[in-house]
Amino acid sequence: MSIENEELVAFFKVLADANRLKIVGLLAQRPYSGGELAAVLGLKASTVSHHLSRLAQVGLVSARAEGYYSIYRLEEKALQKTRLLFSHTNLVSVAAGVDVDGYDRKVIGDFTRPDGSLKEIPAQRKKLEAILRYVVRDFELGKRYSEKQVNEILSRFHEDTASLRRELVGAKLMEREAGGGEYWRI
Amino acid sequence: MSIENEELVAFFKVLADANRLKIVGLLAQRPYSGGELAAVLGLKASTVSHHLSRLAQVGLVSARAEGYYSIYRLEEKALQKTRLLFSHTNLVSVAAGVDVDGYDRKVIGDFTRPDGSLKEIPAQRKKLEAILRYVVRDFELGKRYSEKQVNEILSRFHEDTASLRRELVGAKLMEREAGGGEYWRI
DNA sequence: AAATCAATTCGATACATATCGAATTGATTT
DNA sequence: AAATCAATTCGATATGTATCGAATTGATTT
Repeated sequence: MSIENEELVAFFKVLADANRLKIVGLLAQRPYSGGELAAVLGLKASTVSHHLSRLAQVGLVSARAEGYYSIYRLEEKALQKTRLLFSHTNLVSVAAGVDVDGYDRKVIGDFTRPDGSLKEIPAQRKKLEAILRYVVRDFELGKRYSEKQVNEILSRFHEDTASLRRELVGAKLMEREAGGGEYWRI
Repeated sequence: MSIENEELVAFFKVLADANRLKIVGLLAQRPYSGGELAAVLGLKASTVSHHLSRLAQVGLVSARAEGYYSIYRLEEKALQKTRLLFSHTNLVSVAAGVDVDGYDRKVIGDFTRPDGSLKEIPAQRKKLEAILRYVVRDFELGKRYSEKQVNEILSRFHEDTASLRRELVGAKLMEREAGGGEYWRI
């Protein structure tokens, strides 16, 4: 579905050259032989051959043999594919292979000891939130905890359980019953 | 009007990198700080800064200062410009600055002596046509010539005036009066 | 004022590639 | 069969740039 990431990079790499763009522009008007393109662009035949080869690799141009000439033409099919290149869904899919939890993992690595406990509670908002997401994983979803139970679990991470508890609620990762006693994970 | 050639090359150059594409994909979902992007992509901050700078150069992303963070976001305006990137008229305009007569000039250089006369008459069709376009320029548009006058002009280029005359008519660069005598340039 | 933090800049390095000339290939013409 | 021609391939060179670490900048916090 849509266009593979590597394929997309290759596509842009091919277009990211002034002379190849000119070739595309010329072929948009009529087919050309390699020699004609070389003369028109002021390049050597070997250079043009290289460019045409790269354009062909991504399917932008195709060649037809005619005598000892090669006549190149633009591939309309490849151009149609470009219509949706910059649509939102396609852009999002570009980031699909990315490890989106990398930031949390880095922060967790910085602030935890080998046994998983916290060296300290981060003062910075973003880092604190990453740590809170880390801590909250020890609470089961759908289960209710008394304040005492909450503190016991939090004490595995840091002695300042009151702060952790308050921040977890503030960050909307846990919720507290209106009346008083019980907590649960959101 | 439309998009300048150099600007277009710069645009593709910027997109022609896997990590920059990923950044675009991530920013398509929400704004990120440089540090977050570095962590998510597994790159150093300096590298990400470099990429963001290049993306900003072509207007694809913009930065907003927040504390000592820089929050980057995708520029929707730049994305809209891409809608017509691959339209026929835009592609043709890419070749606008190109010297389309380069081929003729090359052939003419190959087949003429310093005084402008022909070393020989090309046997190959394409080259012959280029030479004929060169020769026919010595005839005025709208003026009628007798066969004798035609031969006199052609003799400046080559002794085989009969061949040149016949080819000029065959290539539809000149026309001959049905009855017989006179020629004119088309 | 000093320490901290993210971002940026700078210099160095490693890798990719545009371009050319020379040699080769495949086809056509003589 | 030999000569000619366009195209392609190959090797070398020069340029561009992605990446990193170190140093610097600008802002915030202590």
